[in-house]
Amino acid sequence: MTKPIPENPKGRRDQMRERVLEAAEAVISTKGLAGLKARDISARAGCALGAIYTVFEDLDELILGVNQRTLTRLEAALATPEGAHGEAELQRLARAYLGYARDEEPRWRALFEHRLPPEKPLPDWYARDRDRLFALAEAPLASLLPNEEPPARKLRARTLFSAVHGVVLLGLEEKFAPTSSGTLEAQLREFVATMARGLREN
Amino acid sequence: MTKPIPENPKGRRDQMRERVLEAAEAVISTKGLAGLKARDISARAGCALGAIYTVFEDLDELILGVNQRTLTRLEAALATPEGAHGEAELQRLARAYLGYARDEEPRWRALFEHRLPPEKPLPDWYARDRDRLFALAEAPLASLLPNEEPPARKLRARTLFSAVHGVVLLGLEEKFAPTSSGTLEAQLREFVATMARGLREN
DNA sequence: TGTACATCAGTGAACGCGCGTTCACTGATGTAC
DNA sequence: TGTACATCAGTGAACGCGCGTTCACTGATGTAC
Repeated sequence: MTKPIPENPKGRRDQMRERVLEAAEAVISTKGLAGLKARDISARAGCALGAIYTVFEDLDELILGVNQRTLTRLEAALATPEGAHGEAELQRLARAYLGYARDEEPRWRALFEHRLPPEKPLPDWYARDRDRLFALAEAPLASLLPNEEPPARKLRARTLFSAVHGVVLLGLEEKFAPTSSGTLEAQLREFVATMARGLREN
Repeated sequence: MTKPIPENPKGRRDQMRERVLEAAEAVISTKGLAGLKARDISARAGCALGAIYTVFEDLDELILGVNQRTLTRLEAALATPEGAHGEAELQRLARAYLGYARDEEPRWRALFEHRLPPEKPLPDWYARDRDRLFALAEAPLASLLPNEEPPARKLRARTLFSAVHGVVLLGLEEKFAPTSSGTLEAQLREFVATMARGLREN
């Protein structure tokens, strides 16, 4: 017969890299970033400990890879439907952000918990993906404030993102008494509504 | 002559505890929470490694002690002047929060970075101090929304605190290009102004 | 088709270090007589 | 005031473990003839 395995299936090396990446994702999803250990990764990936270092420089680079994928997924989860705009769209974005953070809490936290040692700068490809996330509120803001200049709008989108992030972050911190699950959503809705009102009455 | 050293100067044990606490604070201020090591603390405090464990259960308890003091200082830094109220006071609070976070960044970050192992619950005395911080916006909000019920106001104050925290947190993350120092303050001012407008037009 | 050789992805035992915590001991302080 | 003894805060060497990273090796794959 002919070749039983498709030839050059992305290259052996790329396959290995993929498996390691997926294993690391699984570990982070289960135990959080602080629980990520090289030995767990290799066990999950079904390879030797050393194999990790044939496809990634070190664990930091691997974590950046995982976080990049998280950024992509988060962006997909927040994708704006055709024609959506204005306050309703800001509400949907905020709600979807909370939803993703809840559903994928450890993976989402890893995005903000991971710190590179100061001698390694954040790679450009990573910074670009992250900034795209921060910019998601720009379009809906444009329909609320049509006369605002793009640079000012960029900054405003970033601020709004940060504020929503703060509400979600501290809101999820205590899954116990104070803020019950439903309340957090109400809190967020009320918060975005207030912001939108304040922006319209500008 | 009489006693050269004042008698029972808070008790030897308390003095030791104090020295360890201060040493830990100094280390956190310098190297951040992640850089806090038992050996550094004892070196700074001028005592043996084991002495730490005669006055604190373990490093987690020590960190809680440091964080409690940070909460107290932060609260002092945010103290509301007599008669202050309304939007101006919210502006002052937000500005002061940013100021403290900037001036004492590692110590401030430790407040949110530290996680207890899940089997140890957060002590009540700590939770109380932390909640007092979260509640600082209640009074100024009361003059903006005089008819709101206290429980709803409590929640709103917490949300507003979280939002400001988010703006400061992500704003300080990149001390480099995007958000220059001055811009962050402008961002925050504009943000609080928008919120206040939205609240008034309720 | 078969043989010899080169390459190199992948292996996993071992290295080396950092670090929280313990515990047998010591020496200063206090008490009893 | 002096002596013997008890207490206990404080000591620091040692324990024990976890963990990232390395590197001499192996065996599968590819190439040359």
